[in-house]
Amino acid sequence: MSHKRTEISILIESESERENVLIQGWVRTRRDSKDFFFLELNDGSCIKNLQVVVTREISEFETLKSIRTGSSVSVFGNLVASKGKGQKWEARAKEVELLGDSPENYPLQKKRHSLEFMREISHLRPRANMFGAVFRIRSRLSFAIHRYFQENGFFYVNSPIITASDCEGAGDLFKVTTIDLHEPPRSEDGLIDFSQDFFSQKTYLTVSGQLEGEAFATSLGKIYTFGPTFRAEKSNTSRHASEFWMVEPEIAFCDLQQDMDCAESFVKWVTREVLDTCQSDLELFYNFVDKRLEERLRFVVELPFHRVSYTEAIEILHASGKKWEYPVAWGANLQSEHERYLTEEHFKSPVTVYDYPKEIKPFYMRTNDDEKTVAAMDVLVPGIGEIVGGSQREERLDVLLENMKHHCISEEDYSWYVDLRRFGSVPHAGFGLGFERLLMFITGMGNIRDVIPFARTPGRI
RNA sequence: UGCCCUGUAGCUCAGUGGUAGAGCAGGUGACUGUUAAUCACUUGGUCGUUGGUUCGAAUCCAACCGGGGCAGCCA
Repeated sequence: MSHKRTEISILIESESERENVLIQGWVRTRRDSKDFFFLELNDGSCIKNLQVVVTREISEFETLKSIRTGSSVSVFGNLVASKGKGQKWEARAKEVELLGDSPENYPLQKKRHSLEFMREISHLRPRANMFGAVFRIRSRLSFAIHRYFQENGFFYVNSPIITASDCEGAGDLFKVTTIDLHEPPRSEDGLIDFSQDFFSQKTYLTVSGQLEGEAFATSLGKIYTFGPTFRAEKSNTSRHASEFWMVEPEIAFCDLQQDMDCAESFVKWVTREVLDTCQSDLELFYNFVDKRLEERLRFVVELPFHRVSYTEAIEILHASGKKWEYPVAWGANLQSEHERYLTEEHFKSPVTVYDYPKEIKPFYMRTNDDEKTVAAMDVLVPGIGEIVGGSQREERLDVLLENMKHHCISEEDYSWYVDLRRFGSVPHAGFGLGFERLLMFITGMGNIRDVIPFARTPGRI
């Protein structure tokens, strides 16, 4: 067969009947009659299946009995108006070839499976409707992120994945080494001698591209990074993964207000883009995952996010009359239960909380005039909690050095970062957005492991 | 890391002290258009592992292993 296959996404949308088309895909289900059978074919190009009618007239009819759910097939035939109800088009097969058989123990049956079971077959689950939809949307969302930034004057920077910074203030790191773990070189004091390691020092997988992003924002103006990020915390929750993707824009000549504006317009724009381009995939989530998802996405796109200062948020939590597992007190971190109350019950919308206490935030955040708070902000969304964390960065050399001393961060190790304040320092700001958390929010999927192709979590790879 | 739940057929699950069951999938047959097709018949199990209690354990106990939920840490 020298024909090129036509994707089902194209055939489904066809304006007219078509002769001699080649359709290749995987069988979702088969329905038998005496002299013919129906195949429901999916090729991954869209969530919809194409119904194929195979009649006894075609050669090989008897041998095609072994076509089952999961089999891969090649069908050559005509696209015609369907005689049955439920679909506009169907393919009438002239030739059918079984490419790959699928024995009876094919794990993906034509029924609902638990998400837990699907995680155990992560190599096959993209063939299931829900996961096909998740990963097509994931692709569109990635593209939307690039479009948003590219069309708004940002440059894409590839920050390094291997780094030497061991305390960027964002959790535990995975070590990168070529040292023989059974017989490591040791220095005189008996400790492992990392000067003999590959990079002549300790190195790690990145937990954030922010610091490198700042170097490029203070030269190219507006940049974003979008890449894999690694955290070695043993977090066992539905919204943490050891390897995930993070979007980190960094903007020169920018204060916290503009930073919050950017985060909000970004979340709104990419959400609208997915709404506009992934309608049929989204319908699966509206129907089977979260009945109120569509309403919530429209709401996010159309209405402004609420903005409250940390201090106001504490007052709201005090005034709620709720009993908290963790006490609400100015100066303490907002706990999950507090964030959920703000976004899910009090405001019932995304909320941007800003101006956090200085003591609970990292060294690089800009100290406000009150000396007690920093210009930090978090965007909280219903169902997930924190989706964006950002800040205006401390651009004043003396204040930054003082903060570093306070946080016990060696000036020597970060001399290049401090240089950005020594030479032509400018106010700048940025944020980090968890890509998978945004994808969870948009699809309504409740577990981060179900929106990552092959999820890595503590104790499981 | 802490607390809690869970493990029975390829999948979803019932069986809570007397020796293993259903639906779907698979197989065989029926049906001229089905839509998770339907109908009839049918194959299929070291009940997570190891040890213990008992005349007898899927069921009770212990340890271990796997899975999940919530919390902390964060994106």
